[in-house]
Amino acid sequence: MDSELARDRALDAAEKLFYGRGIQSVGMDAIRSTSGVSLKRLYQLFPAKEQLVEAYLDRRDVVWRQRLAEHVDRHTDPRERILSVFDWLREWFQEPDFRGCAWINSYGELGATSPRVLARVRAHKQAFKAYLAGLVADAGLPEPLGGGLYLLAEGAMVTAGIEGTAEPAAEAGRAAGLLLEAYR
Amino acid sequence: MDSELARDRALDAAEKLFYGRGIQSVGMDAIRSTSGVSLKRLYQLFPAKEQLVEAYLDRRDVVWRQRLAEHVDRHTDPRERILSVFDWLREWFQEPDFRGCAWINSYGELGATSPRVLARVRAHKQAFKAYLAGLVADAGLPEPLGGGLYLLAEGAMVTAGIEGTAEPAAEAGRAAGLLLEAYR
DNA sequence: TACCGTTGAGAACGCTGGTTCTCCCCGAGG
DNA sequence: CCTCGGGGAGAACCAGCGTTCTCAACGGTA
Repeated sequence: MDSELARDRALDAAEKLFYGRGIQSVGMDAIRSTSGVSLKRLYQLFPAKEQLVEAYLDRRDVVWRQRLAEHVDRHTDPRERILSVFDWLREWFQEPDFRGCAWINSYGELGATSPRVLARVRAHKQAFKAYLAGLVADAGLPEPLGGGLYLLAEGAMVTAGIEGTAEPAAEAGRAAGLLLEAYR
Repeated sequence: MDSELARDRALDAAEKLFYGRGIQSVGMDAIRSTSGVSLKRLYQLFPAKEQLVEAYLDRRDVVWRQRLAEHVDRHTDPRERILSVFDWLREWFQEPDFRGCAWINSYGELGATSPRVLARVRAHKQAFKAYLAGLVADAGLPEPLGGGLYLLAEGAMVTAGIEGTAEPAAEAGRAAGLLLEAYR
């Protein structure tokens, strides 16, 4: 198995386990047995657990934002593009192993103790907020709308995780529609 | 020191440390040295760490909702009562050791591994949502508004924690005002 | 075939932390 | 004054886990 593949397998396992059970409650041994990558290899690829955590967050950030953008790009009408964000959230929330937002969860676990994780959480949320702001600007709508949409989306992620239902996406979408009207 | 006082001291320490640093990264020894309550006493009062965690969440839940209600009760106009929730959030976010919502953070840390913690998180959020629903009903406004306000508040809590600013409260308040108009 | 670097399996190490135990002090009651 | 039960300080115990090490197998090369 070459290094590239081993790295992918390790990150796949890290994502599944860290996201599903939390970071601190997953040991490197669990990463090994799930990934099939030996401890020695793991420590060659990631000199410490924290670096595996960072790589997990980094890769998930890229994939997550790409999936969102792909969904939004299926729409051309600027207003629809904005609302499609909430459709995509619903799809995400409905995935069988959905357990809330990985970054919000990581913040809860490590925000106070790991500056590097905190920085990644902030960067991810910043990027998401900027993306929404872009959609709002493309629609020729006033800037403050972006902030409201962002808060609705964050609230929906948190609530869907805690309650274990996808319903908050629809609720947030309805509220977002009203905000759109209000700002028009 | 009688049992009542020892219990209060222990819970004070637990709240300060669990909230400030996360639950898993605080050991019982830190609770002991911060509270001044001996380990033996601690284990008499709370047979295991998890029960201290639960007691911490329970007490904080009561205090948190009471403080919110007291602030809201300074207003009589039903519409102002709703919006005052977001004022209170701003006050809370501005407290020097604010570090996000204790329940959202606990969910991120233990939601996947501790059913008892998860139940408390759900109960707390349920209660907050019901409180907002009550304010909405008192104002004679339609029920779905409550859900939107709730999501805005949750988004504000998360974002204020991650970004370390109180600004999200004002943003959520503005959006809430627009929702109120929209639903009127 | 002999050599050598790499790898995997898993033991070993060291530390942390939850929980329990030991030992000593002290104050109440006889 | 003696006894005794409760409490405090902190050592001890034990399990988990991040990290490193040992050792044997293996594949490529002359």
